[in-house]
Amino acid sequence: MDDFESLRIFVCVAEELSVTGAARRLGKSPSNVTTKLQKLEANLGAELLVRTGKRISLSHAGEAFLDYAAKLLSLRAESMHVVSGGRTPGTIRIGSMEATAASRLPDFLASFNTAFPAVRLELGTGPSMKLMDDVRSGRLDCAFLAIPPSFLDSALSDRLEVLDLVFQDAWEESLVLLSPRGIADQQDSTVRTLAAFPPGCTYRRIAEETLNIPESDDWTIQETSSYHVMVALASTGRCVTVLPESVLGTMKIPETLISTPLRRVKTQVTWRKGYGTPAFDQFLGHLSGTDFG
Amino acid sequence: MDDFESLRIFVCVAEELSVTGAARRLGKSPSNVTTKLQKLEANLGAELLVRTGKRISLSHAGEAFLDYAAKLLSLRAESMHVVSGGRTPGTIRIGSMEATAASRLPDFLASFNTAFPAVRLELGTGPSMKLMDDVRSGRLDCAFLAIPPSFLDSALSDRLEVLDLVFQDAWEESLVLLSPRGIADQQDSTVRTLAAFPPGCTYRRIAEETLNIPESDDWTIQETSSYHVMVALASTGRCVTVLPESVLGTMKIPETLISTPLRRVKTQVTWRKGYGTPAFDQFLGHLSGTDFG
DNA sequence: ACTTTTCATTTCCAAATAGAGAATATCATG
DNA sequence: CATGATATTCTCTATTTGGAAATGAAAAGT
Repeated sequence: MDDFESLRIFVCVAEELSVTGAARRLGKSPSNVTTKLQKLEANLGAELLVRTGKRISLSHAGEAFLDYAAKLLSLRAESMHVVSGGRTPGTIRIGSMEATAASRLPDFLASFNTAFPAVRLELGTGPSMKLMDDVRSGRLDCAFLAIPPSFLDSALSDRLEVLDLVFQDAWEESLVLLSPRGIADQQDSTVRTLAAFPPGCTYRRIAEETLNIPESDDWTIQETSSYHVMVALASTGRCVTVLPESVLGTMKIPETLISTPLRRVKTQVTWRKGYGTPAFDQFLGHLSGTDFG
Repeated sequence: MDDFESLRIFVCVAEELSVTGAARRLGKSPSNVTTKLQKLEANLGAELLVRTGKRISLSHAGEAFLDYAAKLLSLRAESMHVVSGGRTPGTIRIGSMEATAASRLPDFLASFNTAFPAVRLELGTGPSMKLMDDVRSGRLDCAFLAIPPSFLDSALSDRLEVLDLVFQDAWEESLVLLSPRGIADQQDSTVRTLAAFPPGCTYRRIAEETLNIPESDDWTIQETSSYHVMVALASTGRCVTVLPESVLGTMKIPETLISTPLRRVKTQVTWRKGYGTPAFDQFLGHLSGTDFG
């Protein structure tokens, strides 16, 4: 492998799965892209791409190398950003729970962006546990997540120190139970289905604990992929669901549904101990200076 | 920053603190080195080196960038090694306790090296806790260390799972107390000085626990930097010391010293979960196939 | 079945870049 | 003050890069 340009080209081709597409996106001629790819493969002594006719796809080695290439590129960008003291544009890769991305982040990120237009923001969502993992491994720079209260009681509060992660309280969410009208008393409800995100979601976990779902086996869980689906399912009257009040505020809720407060849960930001690029410091500063009511 | 060649040059210059020296080591002309450095600095928009007269030293930014450069280079080497399926030469960065490096590793590494001459080995020593940290952060690929038994009893056995590290038993060391002759009973010894490595060393910790040093404050600890010094100090009759029997076997011990068994301690190898380059797989295989009696 | 379009690759040429050597400037040292 | 060591600048050549057009080959359209 020779230079970073080749890596950028390869990553681009791998994303587009097209030489011409990548060439267009990079403002280069296709011939250039082809040649660079060939040289890269020659230097690595391995086929990165499988050419079947005129379509291309990633080989096994290509998949593996794509990981490395992405890591190398982001590490280089970070190094340039840090060394230049922030003059070079920085990127912040943010992870967040679905709920946070839906309710709190849009405004906040917009405000941060106007304050620091030079900083590029990348946002992805996932369950809290995966977020923590992604921050630890460096795939994310920071994440907004919630630690299940049951974890905090247990020995995990101890464990968190050992993760090399720093946690900082951001704000509190008020978790509410959304149920079809006429079922005020949750425990006695005849509805025994919970619509929730896949396992790993902290709010789902809290919902399960509060409703004693693990112990009683007459509950079924309907897994969904978005809050809109969750509300839609609840609207049918066949299930209840749990979500933060702030998310509720961003949606139109049918009259047939009523919400009852469940409990409050802290949202925290986490990042690797010692991680501090100029861009990220600005981000944290902006976060502290923002009031989330 | 442009290509990896510039990084290699910069790292080399930073190590030699000399342009001509680096040029010689890299088989390049000094002019080439100078030009590359200047271009690198121009691209980064920061001074990496401080030129005071004809001597050069690293600037603050240079120090920071050196870290990144080293990381980028080793990541590139790893990617090439992995992608080529092991045909490209691989490197294994091994960390180990002082004791292991002195007794078990020389033979083992030699035997591994003859079996797999293509794999480059790097070895550094440090206290167990630092080793764990270095493996986690990727500065090391694996480490030979000992977990204090008191940790295993406590909640830490739990914690270890969460570190994303894999642990594997390698062998057991027999820890012995080395004391001046005539002080068979350790507890009643008039000698109240322990020669040991700085804090962080597991064997020191075990020694402290066994001798009840934390509780009784009439002990003093003499910190040393090598087993030879430890034995030399004990030879004077003024202190006792604790070390593995296997280390003892590599040294000439004066007649005035006697050793009494203390306890057995497991040595473990650890590496990041999911880390597996061809070279490292061979290393682990060779380790499993070796008998350490 | 034949043409057209789309795409990757190859060829060719001009421009940029890298790299060695000689010359220069600058600082230590005897 | 001269000498030797060292970084840098300059200059010239070999190599590499990268785009335009040509080629070939596979889908898509008729």
